[in-house]
Amino acid sequence: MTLRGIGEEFEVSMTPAREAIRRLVAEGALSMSSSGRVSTPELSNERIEELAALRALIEVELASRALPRAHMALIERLQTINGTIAEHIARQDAVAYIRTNLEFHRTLYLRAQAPAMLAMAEQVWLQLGPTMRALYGRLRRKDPPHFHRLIIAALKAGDEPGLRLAVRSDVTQGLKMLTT
Amino acid sequence: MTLRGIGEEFEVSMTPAREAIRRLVAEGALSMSSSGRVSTPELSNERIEELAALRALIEVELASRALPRAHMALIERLQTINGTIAEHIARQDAVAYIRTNLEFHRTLYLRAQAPAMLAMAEQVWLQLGPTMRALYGRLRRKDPPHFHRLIIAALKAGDEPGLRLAVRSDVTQGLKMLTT
DNA sequence: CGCCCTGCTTTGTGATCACAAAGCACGCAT
DNA sequence: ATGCGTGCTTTGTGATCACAAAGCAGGGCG
Repeated sequence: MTLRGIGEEFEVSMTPAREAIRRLVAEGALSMSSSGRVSTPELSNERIEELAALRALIEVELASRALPRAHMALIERLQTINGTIAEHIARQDAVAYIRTNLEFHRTLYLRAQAPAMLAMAEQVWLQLGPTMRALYGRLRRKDPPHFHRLIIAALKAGDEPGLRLAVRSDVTQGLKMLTT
Repeated sequence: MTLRGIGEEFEVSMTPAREAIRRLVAEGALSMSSSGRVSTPELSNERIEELAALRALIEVELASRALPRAHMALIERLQTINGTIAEHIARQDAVAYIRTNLEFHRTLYLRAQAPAMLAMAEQVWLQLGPTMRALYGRLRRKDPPHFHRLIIAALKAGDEPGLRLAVRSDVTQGLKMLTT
């Protein structure tokens, strides 16, 4: 991947392409060698475990903060998104599945009214992007997301410990599939 | 703050100045209006509370991971840094105090062998920079950091719950001073 | 006296160019 | 045949310029 090539691909000059690349590097989505060459960061197991642990820490907190503000309209929206996820699974569309899955989480976390925390979670998602793609593109699952239903059930019941457990399980399930 | 002014200040052209600014924006240290004007992000109490909560979540985890790997040489280095912090407090040098305080934390967390997590914590520090500066520059404290000694004691004893509590207390103490 | 319109100035963005360094391949010597 | 040196090519970085838009101040009108 060269700057001139990226610029030509999007029909812009080198300058915007450079800025975009450097922004992705600053956000941790790409890594940059000392000579300025960019590359996708190594998907080592240690790094994936770290990022999954970060997801668990931050997103459990976000869900917990969203719980008192969750009303019926939010739960219905989450159920709608969940249905869309099931469709994407049926069609084996991995990238659409990942996108909608993150939309499910973001919709819930928006209720937490914690923009800085949400931005942090999204940055972790960005860094996990290549991993998710490799992971969900590989394994052909057929079952709709189980933990999402647990999350919705805990939201309905106002069960905070259950919600925390459900979010943590949903976030770390991909990791378990990877290591086994 | 204008790009041309920054470039002139550091004797470079607009291009490197722009890249530096946009990197800081991407890292959350500066905010950018729709027209491209940059400004230091608002120091609202909600945002500070969020960032302090993030510090507590991430740094407690980092300390916990560092605990099994902490040996005597690390504890001695932490004590040395703690002494330097006390000197900076005696001299009322707020910015040196902040820098050395973060060095204390970074030295401990380096032992966790979790670079992605450490980078996340450092990014939160960066976003809290203006807040820390305003906070510690204002209040004239004379006592050396109490919770740092608790951290060192818990490290020596191998007491994980005590370490988690000490780190959480140290991280959130500034917030308590702010709200009271 | 206050408000709005208009013109200028300032500022960020994108493009292009010059340059240094890193990568790479070909060829030569052992 | 293989390792190493040398030359060319490619690539990222920084500087400069052109341009559009936002900010701002001054003057005119109600």
